[in-house]
Amino acid sequence: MTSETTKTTAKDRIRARGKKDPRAPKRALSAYMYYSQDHRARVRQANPDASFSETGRILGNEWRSLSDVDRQPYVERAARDKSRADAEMDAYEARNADD
DNA sequence: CTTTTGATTGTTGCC
DNA sequence: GGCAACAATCAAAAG
Repeated sequence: MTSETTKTTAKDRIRARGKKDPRAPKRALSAYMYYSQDHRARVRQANPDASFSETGRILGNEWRSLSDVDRQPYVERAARDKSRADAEMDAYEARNADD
Protein backbone atom coordinates (compact mmCIF):
# COMPACT_ATOMS: atom_id res chain seq x y z
CA MET A 1 0.00 0.00 0.00
CA THR A 2 2.97 2.18 0.02
CA SER A 3 3.26 1.99 -3.71
CA GLU A 4 0.60 3.63 -5.82
CA THR A 5 -3.05 3.38 -4.77
CA THR A 6 -3.63 7.06 -5.38
CA LYS A 7 -0.55 7.83 -7.42
CA THR A 8 0.23 10.58 -5.02
CA THR A 9 3.56 11.58 -6.47
CA ALA A 10 5.19 14.70 -7.82
CA LYS A 11 2.64 14.71 -10.60
CA ASP A 12 0.04 16.13 -8.30
CA ARG A 13 2.47 18.34 -6.44
CA ILE A 14 0.01 18.37 -3.62
CA ARG A 15 2.60 19.47 -1.13
CA ALA A 16 0.41 18.07 1.60
CA ARG A 17 2.98 19.02 4.20
CA GLY A 18 4.00 22.03 2.21
CA LYS A 19 7.37 22.73 0.69
CA LYS A 20 9.98 22.15 3.36
CA ASP A 21 12.86 23.27 1.21
CA PRO A 22 12.70 27.01 0.64
CA ARG A 23 15.12 26.85 -2.28
CA ALA A 24 15.54 23.13 -2.82
CA PRO A 25 18.16 22.50 -5.54
CA LYS A 26 17.28 20.35 -8.53
CA ARG A 27 18.37 16.82 -7.68
CA ALA A 28 20.55 14.71 -9.93
CA LEU A 29 19.12 12.70 -12.80
CA SER A 30 18.57 8.99 -12.32
CA ALA A 31 20.40 6.38 -14.39
CA TYR A 32 17.12 5.70 -16.16
CA MET A 33 17.05 9.28 -17.38
CA TYR A 34 20.35 8.77 -19.17
CA TYR A 35 19.20 5.37 -20.37
CA SER A 36 16.22 7.05 -21.99
CA GLN A 37 18.45 9.59 -23.72
CA ASP A 38 20.56 6.84 -25.24
CA HIS A 39 18.02 4.09 -25.85
CA ARG A 40 14.92 6.17 -26.42
CA ALA A 41 15.65 6.27 -30.17
CA ARG A 42 16.66 2.63 -30.32
CA VAL A 43 13.44 1.49 -28.69
CA ARG A 44 11.48 3.76 -31.02
CA GLN A 45 13.18 2.11 -33.97
CA ALA A 46 12.40 -1.32 -32.56
CA ASN A 47 8.84 -0.21 -31.85
CA PRO A 48 7.77 2.30 -34.52
CA ASP A 49 4.15 1.64 -33.68
CA ALA A 50 4.67 2.12 -29.97
CA SER A 51 3.52 5.44 -28.56
CA PHE A 52 5.26 7.34 -25.81
CA SER A 53 3.60 5.30 -23.05
CA GLU A 54 4.53 2.04 -24.76
CA THR A 55 8.06 3.18 -25.50
CA GLY A 56 8.54 4.20 -21.89
CA ARG A 57 7.11 0.91 -20.72
CA ILE A 58 9.46 -1.04 -23.00
CA LEU A 59 12.39 1.11 -21.93
CA GLY A 60 11.68 0.35 -18.31
CA ASN A 61 11.36 -3.32 -19.15
CA GLU A 62 14.73 -3.33 -20.88
CA TRP A 63 16.30 -1.26 -18.15
CA ARG A 64 15.22 -3.74 -15.49
CA SER A 65 16.65 -6.53 -17.65
CA LEU A 66 20.03 -4.84 -17.69
CA SER A 67 22.76 -6.13 -15.42
CA ASP A 68 24.65 -3.93 -12.99
CA VAL A 69 27.57 -3.88 -15.39
CA ASP A 70 25.24 -2.81 -18.19
CA ARG A 71 23.85 -0.06 -15.98
CA GLN A 72 27.40 0.95 -15.06
CA PRO A 73 27.80 3.61 -17.82
CA TYR A 74 24.35 5.02 -17.09
CA VAL A 75 24.79 4.91 -13.33
CA GLU A 76 28.16 6.54 -13.86
CA ARG A 77 26.50 9.42 -15.72
CA ALA A 78 23.93 9.65 -12.94
CA ALA A 79 26.75 9.72 -10.41
CA ARG A 80 28.48 12.40 -12.47
CA ASP A 81 25.37 14.57 -12.34
CA LYS A 82 25.10 13.72 -8.67
CA SER A 83 28.38 15.53 -8.22
CA ARG A 84 26.76 18.54 -9.85
CA ALA A 85 23.71 18.18 -7.66
CA ASP A 86 25.96 17.77 -4.63
CA ALA A 87 27.41 21.19 -5.34
CA GLU A 88 23.92 22.63 -5.47
CA MET A 89 23.15 20.85 -2.23
CA ASP A 90 26.15 22.51 -0.67
CA ALA A 91 24.93 25.92 -1.71
CA TYR A 92 21.44 25.00 -0.60
CA GLU A 93 22.58 23.92 2.84
CA ALA A 94 24.75 26.99 3.10
CA ARG A 95 21.76 29.15 2.32
CA ASN A 96 19.64 27.34 4.86
CA ALA A 97 22.28 27.79 7.52
CA ASP A 98 23.24 31.33 6.74
CA ASP A 99 19.94 32.64 5.56
C1' DC B 1 17.41 5.57 14.23
C1' DT B 2 14.15 3.69 10.60
C1' DT B 3 10.66 4.16 7.26
C1' DT B 4 7.94 6.61 4.19
C1' DT B 5 7.06 9.89 1.01
C1' DG B 6 7.53 13.85 -1.44
C1' DA B 7 10.19 16.16 -4.97
C1' DT B 8 12.88 15.90 -9.19
C1' DT B 9 15.18 14.27 -13.50
C1' DG B 10 14.48 13.23 -18.90
C1' DT B 11 11.90 11.17 -22.96
C1' DT B 12 7.74 11.66 -26.65
C1' DG B 13 3.27 12.86 -28.19
C1' DC B 14 -1.12 15.12 -27.65
C1' DC B 15 -4.06 19.37 -26.71
C1' DG C 1 3.60 24.47 -21.94
C1' DG C 2 1.92 20.70 -19.14
C1' DC C 3 0.99 15.97 -18.25
C1' DA C 4 0.91 10.93 -19.14
C1' DA C 5 4.07 5.76 -17.39
C1' DC C 6 8.83 4.43 -16.59
C1' DA C 7 12.76 3.99 -12.88
C1' DA C 8 15.94 6.05 -9.76
C1' DT C 9 17.49 8.83 -6.16
C1' DC C 10 17.80 11.27 -2.14
C1' DA C 11 16.89 14.59 1.32
C1' DA C 12 13.65 15.75 4.75
C1' DA C 13 9.69 14.72 7.63
C1' DA C 14 7.22 11.57 10.29
C1' DG C 15 7.16 7.78 13.41
